[in-house]
Amino acid sequence: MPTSTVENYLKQILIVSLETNCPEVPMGKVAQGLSVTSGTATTMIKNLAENGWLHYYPRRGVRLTRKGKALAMNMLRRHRLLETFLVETLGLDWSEIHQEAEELEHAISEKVLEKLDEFLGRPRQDPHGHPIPTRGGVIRRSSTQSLLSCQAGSKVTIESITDQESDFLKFARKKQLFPGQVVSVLSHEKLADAITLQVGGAAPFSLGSRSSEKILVQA
Amino acid sequence: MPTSTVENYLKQILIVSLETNCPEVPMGKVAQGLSVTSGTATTMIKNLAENGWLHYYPRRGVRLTRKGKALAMNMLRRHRLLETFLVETLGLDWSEIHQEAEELEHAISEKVLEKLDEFLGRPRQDPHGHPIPTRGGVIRRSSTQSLLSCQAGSKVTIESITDQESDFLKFARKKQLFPGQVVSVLSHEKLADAITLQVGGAAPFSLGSRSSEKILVQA
DNA sequence: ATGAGAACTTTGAGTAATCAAAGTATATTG
DNA sequence: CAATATACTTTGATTACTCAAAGTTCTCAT
Repeated sequence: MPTSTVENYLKQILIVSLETNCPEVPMGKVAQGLSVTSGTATTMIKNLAENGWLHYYPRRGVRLTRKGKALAMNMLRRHRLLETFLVETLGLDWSEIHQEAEELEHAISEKVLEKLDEFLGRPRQDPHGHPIPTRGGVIRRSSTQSLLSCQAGSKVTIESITDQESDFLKFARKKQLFPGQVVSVLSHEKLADAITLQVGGAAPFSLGSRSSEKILVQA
Repeated sequence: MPTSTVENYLKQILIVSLETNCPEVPMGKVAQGLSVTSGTATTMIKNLAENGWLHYYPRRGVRLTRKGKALAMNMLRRHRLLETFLVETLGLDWSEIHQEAEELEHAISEKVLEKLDEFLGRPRQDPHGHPIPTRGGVIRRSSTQSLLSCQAGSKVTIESITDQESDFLKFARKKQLFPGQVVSVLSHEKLADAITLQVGGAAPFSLGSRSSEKILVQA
């Protein structure tokens, strides 16, 4: 049985490799994503490599093995199903669910997870719009387009919000930026680093590149 | 923040003190209940005492402080609400839920717990018939009568099953021994250590003292 | 009251995870 | 190419548990 620390390391590596579209993840990203010092990450990674969870290429990075990827996918499944449950069934706010699921995902058994999936009607995505891996570890590919890559005049549908920060999520909801919403890009000033949007009939407002990058969209 | 080990020790002490109706719990019961060696228990208990969770009387036993009892009650609340959820909402079998809840109880936050309680309609007891402590840590007193203390000819209602063993619970359900059921005591042979019962219209059967002790009843 | 056994405590050692700080390799840049 | 900065690794120590085995105290029966 892997410890929850092992589960966290593997999940983090998978998330980065999905985000960057590259299976090899540098040590820095691992340490940063888990909020541990780089030395701690090195020690732990060597350990994970010895146990067959991943390949370790010193001073280059890390790559999940088949076994490691399977466990990491399973963690993502747990996390996202739990987030869905917390919002859909218990009515928690989507800005609070990430931390809650982060704890519960290590405690829930495969059996309970399956019952939960069934109870929720086998949802395909979580409240942030992220795809939920199947039991077999298959996951829908996310959009590669963010609001940042949209031209002025275009009209796009929000697919997902790739930030778990409570404050950002609260802001996003207030501005009606959540999965499924249709957004008009009124202007995109590359030099000013600003995008002006309109959602529904609400007043237009602007986002910087840091924020608009976090919102994945489809044409 | 107490670790989940701390939570387990305190919960175990509370359970024993409720079972024995005595606030002072001997070290042996602590070690046994947690499946650790007696040396481990001693070390850990000294640690808990230093942190104000309990009073430690060397070679005599242990007694929860107000603070320790509050946390332990809260753990019992978590455990029993989770068990209720697993049976009522997800449809797990009552013989499997104890272990599941044992893990989840350390991962669920106060906020999620309250939402869960509300979702379940603020249940008063779990699927085994055990009372669920309130948020304030108040708990209904359990029956002091078990099937073992019943005389031949009496007719009693099952209040709870005080054993979490999967096999025993499966057996109990097959024999229709669960909370709320009415049982007729056909005979009680003290010397033979056997009680013969009838539940509803089913065929009578016998239980030894070990088993009948585990079934708490009301007249 | 004494000696055997039960119940408990102490001691020494191990595991999993962490950090701070010192050390090393690689990349960048003048 | 040398100097520096960045990214990574190593080392030594710490925390929170755990066990096995040796040591201590208490109880109770003869």
